[in-house]
Amino acid sequence: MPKKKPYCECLNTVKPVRDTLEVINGKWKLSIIISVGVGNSRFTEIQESIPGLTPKVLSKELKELEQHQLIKRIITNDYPVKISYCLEPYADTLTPIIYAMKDWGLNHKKKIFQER
Amino acid sequence: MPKKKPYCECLNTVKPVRDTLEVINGKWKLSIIISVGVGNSRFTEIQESIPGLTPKVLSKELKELEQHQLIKRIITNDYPVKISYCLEPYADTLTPIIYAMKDWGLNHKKKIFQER
DNA sequence: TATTTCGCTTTCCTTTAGGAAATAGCTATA
DNA sequence: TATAGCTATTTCCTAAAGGAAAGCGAAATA
Repeated sequence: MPKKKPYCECLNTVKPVRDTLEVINGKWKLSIIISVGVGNSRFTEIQESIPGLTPKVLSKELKELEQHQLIKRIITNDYPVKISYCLEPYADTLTPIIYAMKDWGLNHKKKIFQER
Repeated sequence: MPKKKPYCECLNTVKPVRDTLEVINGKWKLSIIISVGVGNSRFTEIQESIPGLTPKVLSKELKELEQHQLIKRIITNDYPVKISYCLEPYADTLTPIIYAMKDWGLNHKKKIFQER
């Protein structure tokens, strides 16, 4: 008879969740995707739409989101050159996560409020 | 005619998403909830079920999850005293987020694999 | 011509997350 | 009695995230 109960396997769920977290981790990535998704396409627009977001952080996050093929950087070669950002189709696959998190956050606020 | 197009409002989504992130942020919290959810209830079991998780971090995260009423710490006063952890009912509300992230992670792996 | 705006980049700094290792108090087992 | 296991805690450290502020080149505006 074995002394120790072996732990329950959970890696089949833990691993993919962690893979996801590696892409959308941090304080800002989802917010940026949401902002671009609702129509903000210029650097300054995105920055202004998200309180507290500094240009340095926005610049860095946009690059990472580009690398993950979630956001596209578009340079129009007309005169004058303009830079804009839009969502890649792949970003749409994040919609269920974003909605689940939005719903949870709204419900959580309500819960916190009731407890006071 | 105004020169500047005003940015699009996105705070109605951005804010609750950020509220959610404040609760489940970091590398480990969701993994710990998953692990406890599948039946790991002892400190060491949880730790062993999640590769790379150190006792210090587990200890800290468990406290935070307790404060957010997602995990319950149970002390059995029998002899010998045992400590175990289980999910609070409130943790079940995270299920949609966890499944959405699991699905996304699995799909993302597939996508990355195809591209190589 | 001077000033402002845009889309960043750079520098500097602080805070936080997280890892490694040792340890402690208790119980269990040999 | 000695050793091992459980549930952490503590200390020390590094790396990464993130914030504040300045600046820069090109273009637009006054």
